[in-house]
Amino acid sequence: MSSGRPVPVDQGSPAALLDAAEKILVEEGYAAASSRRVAGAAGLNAALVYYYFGTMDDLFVALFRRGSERSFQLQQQALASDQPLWSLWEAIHDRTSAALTLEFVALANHRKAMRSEITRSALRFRHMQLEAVAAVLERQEQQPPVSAAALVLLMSSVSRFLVMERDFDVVVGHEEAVALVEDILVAIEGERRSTAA
Amino acid sequence: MSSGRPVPVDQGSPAALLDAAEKILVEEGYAAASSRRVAGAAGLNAALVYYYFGTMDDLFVALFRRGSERSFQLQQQALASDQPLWSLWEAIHDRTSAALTLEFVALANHRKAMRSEITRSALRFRHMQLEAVAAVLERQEQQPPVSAAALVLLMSSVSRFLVMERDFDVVVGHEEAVALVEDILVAIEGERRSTAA
DNA sequence: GTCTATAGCTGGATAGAC
DNA sequence: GTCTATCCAGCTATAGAC
Repeated sequence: MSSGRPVPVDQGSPAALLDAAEKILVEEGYAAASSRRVAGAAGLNAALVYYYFGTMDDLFVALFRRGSERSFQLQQQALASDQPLWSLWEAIHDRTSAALTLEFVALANHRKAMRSEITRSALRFRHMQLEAVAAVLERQEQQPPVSAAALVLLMSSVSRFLVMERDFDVVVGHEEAVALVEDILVAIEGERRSTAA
Repeated sequence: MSSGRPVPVDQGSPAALLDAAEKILVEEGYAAASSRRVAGAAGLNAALVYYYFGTMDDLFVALFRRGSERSFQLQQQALASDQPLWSLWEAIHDRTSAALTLEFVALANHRKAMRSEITRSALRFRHMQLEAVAAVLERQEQQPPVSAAALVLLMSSVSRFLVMERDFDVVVGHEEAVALVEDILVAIEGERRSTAA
């Protein structure tokens, strides 16, 4: 159920700063992710933030890119499994990733450099998902109940929304919504086989 | 298509401060909504924020409550129309409201007073929606294709997700996702009749 | 009810020693 | 590559004049 995000390996100060920033972003929001707090959490001096990244904006962009790249790899693996839809459905439930994305979206509201980054990344993910899901549907014998685009958006929307609400302890109707999506997955891909990695 | 949010009427300084805060929150994010910026935008002195609201946190909570109450009234009206599902579907597309909610969710990450406010409000909306949609489905002659809970979550999830993505100019697959939802609405409630209010 | 003035803090960012 | 020291801007919040 929990994230497949790997434990951060020590790769020097820049990586340590990114790790610390990510943790603070998820746990306390971007307003808490100041250069002093981030550096302190990494056991380093605040000036190093500017030495390595130039500005705080640049650090946020670098962090977004790193996380985006990681998630992209994970999705690629998921879509290459023997049950691409079920694996995708599982992958997009990652709560850390969802929380991070939310912070970046909020950041983009007044850090304009983030906007284009998010757009580019979202399109990249969308196209990868569309391609893979379309391939699955084409392999179907009977007519699939939904288009690839509708299914991808349905899965993404419901997943994001439920993860966000769950964070606020709001879960009314979630079971039924999950069942709605998973009934479609079963109809296309059959029952989910064990994915306890 | 655009919001039904009424033009702010002058109701004295507290309302003017809330109006200004709301505008800044939507357009620039909560990091820009400082007491000076808010008061300045309202043509007032920053000290008045503290005179009327006590702290900035209290101002944000007051703003959330005001917006939540407004939206609640609008949804009640929507659900009382002759096509409750279509009206609800239209009401939840409000972009200003979606943007505001996003900021409040981000704020809740380090302003703990916001968390319980959001939870309470979300549950209130959910229960109102569930009750109304269940009533619609019970009136159906043939077996409805989805449960009330699944339908409510489906509409909310897709709407929120599409509005958010659209803000980043990401619209790939949106038409198909909208069609998926609206096909269900048609099956239950028939074609949408004019709602050009 | 509205303003000025100000205390006290925290932030981004840079210069320069080591 | 890492640190200390520092500048300056902006923030929350309060005291007190009007």
